[in-house]
Amino acid sequence: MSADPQTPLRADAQRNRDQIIAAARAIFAEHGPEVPMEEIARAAGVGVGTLYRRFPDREALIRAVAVDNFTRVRDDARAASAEEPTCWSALVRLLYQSVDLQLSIQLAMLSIRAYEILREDPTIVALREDLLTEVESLVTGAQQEGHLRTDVGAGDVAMLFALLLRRIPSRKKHIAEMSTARNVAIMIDGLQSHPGTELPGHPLGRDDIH
Amino acid sequence: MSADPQTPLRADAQRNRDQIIAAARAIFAEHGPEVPMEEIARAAGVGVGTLYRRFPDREALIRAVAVDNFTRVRDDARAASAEEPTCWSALVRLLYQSVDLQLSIQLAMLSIRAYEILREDPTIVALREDLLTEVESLVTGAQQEGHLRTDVGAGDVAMLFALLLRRIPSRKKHIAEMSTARNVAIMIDGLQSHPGTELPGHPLGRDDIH
DNA sequence: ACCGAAGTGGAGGATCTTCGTCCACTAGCA
DNA sequence: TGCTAGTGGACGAAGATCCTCCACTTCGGT
Repeated sequence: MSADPQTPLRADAQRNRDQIIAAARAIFAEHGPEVPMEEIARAAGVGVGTLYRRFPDREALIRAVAVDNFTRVRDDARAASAEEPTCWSALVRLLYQSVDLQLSIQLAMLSIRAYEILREDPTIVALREDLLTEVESLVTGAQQEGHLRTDVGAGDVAMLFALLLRRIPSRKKHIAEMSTARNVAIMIDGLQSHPGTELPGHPLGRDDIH
Repeated sequence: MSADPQTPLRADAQRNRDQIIAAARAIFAEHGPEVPMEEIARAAGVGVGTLYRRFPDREALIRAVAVDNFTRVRDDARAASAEEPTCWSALVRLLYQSVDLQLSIQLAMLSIRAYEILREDPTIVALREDLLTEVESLVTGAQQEGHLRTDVGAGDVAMLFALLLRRIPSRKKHIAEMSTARNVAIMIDGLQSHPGTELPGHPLGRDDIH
């Protein structure tokens, strides 16, 4: 993820570092970037000391996670773009691979704190540009294909998914997950020029949402 | 809102109480039910002392706000149901009157803390039931009319709006608001059997979302 | 106009949360 | 085997938030 600055990390240290980023990714995605450092450390299976040794403060951690994640999503977007037959299907595929996407959006748009931190960092700004360009070309392409309604922009798509992908805190995990999948499907129907996405799961009734 | 328990409040006290609830409603809707009490007091133009005199603790305030708000939404739903020609249009109208709705949903579903508090209170449970019944009958009705896709339930509708109506923190207020309106419209198209809602505002591009 | 009770604001002590350091201990690597 | 990078988590500092308390103000009945 980053070139070795001087001495390459010792094997176990590298492993821990990766675990920290992975844990932070998961937790940031679910609870936003302000969760206590100790919680992240616990989730990563390390002590706080280790976390602070690797990332001198929260900002550094957020930056590292952002770089990791933007890169990941940008690559997903490029892969989808290259492999799918149409822009529309690439867009749909990207939106369904939504967990990573969600974190990017959360970091970039939903948290003012994170946004302030990231806007300064040239690496991240560049990644962000790449990503937006990619999405914009998918959106435009899908519109030219006649699949995507023409009265929306890349910003609308981003906003929608930023909101939709937020997890709902729920005791029943599978309900929450199914609900997200259904929401995305409905959303896609709303974006499509002509609807036709079949919904996964079953219609949620009043008993499902407690 | 509540019958006079013993001595009716003095005029100025009643006014302050109303201001507190109004302020709490606005702030809870925007930032969730965990905001500092002092902030609520400031927004209501009173001191913390006054707030605590009226509502012995945060729970009491949340309960009062919830009663106020559930009642409001239930009445909106009934009014829409009675006045609109179809269940579908009643549903759409209700969804556009979304600010109140959002708070109800936020309190009922998005905050575990609030949910725990409210589930105990019989008044609120009853209100909640009324409201769900109302929404369910709109959903079923709209489906029978052929306007609403039949593979969704009232729970789906609730979930969708719970997510969509969250405000995005943004420097540019009007962008955030327009975005919400657009999202709701797209959403409605996704729910509709056949799309056709015109979107407000203009397509959001990359520059709009900073 | 007066007065007692009801109401008010906000300073401040208690409590809880989170931060980030420090150091005795452990485990890779040569 | 020894040297050093790496580790974990207890701990004091810093800050946030809670809620009480009381000197002062305002309302409203007479």
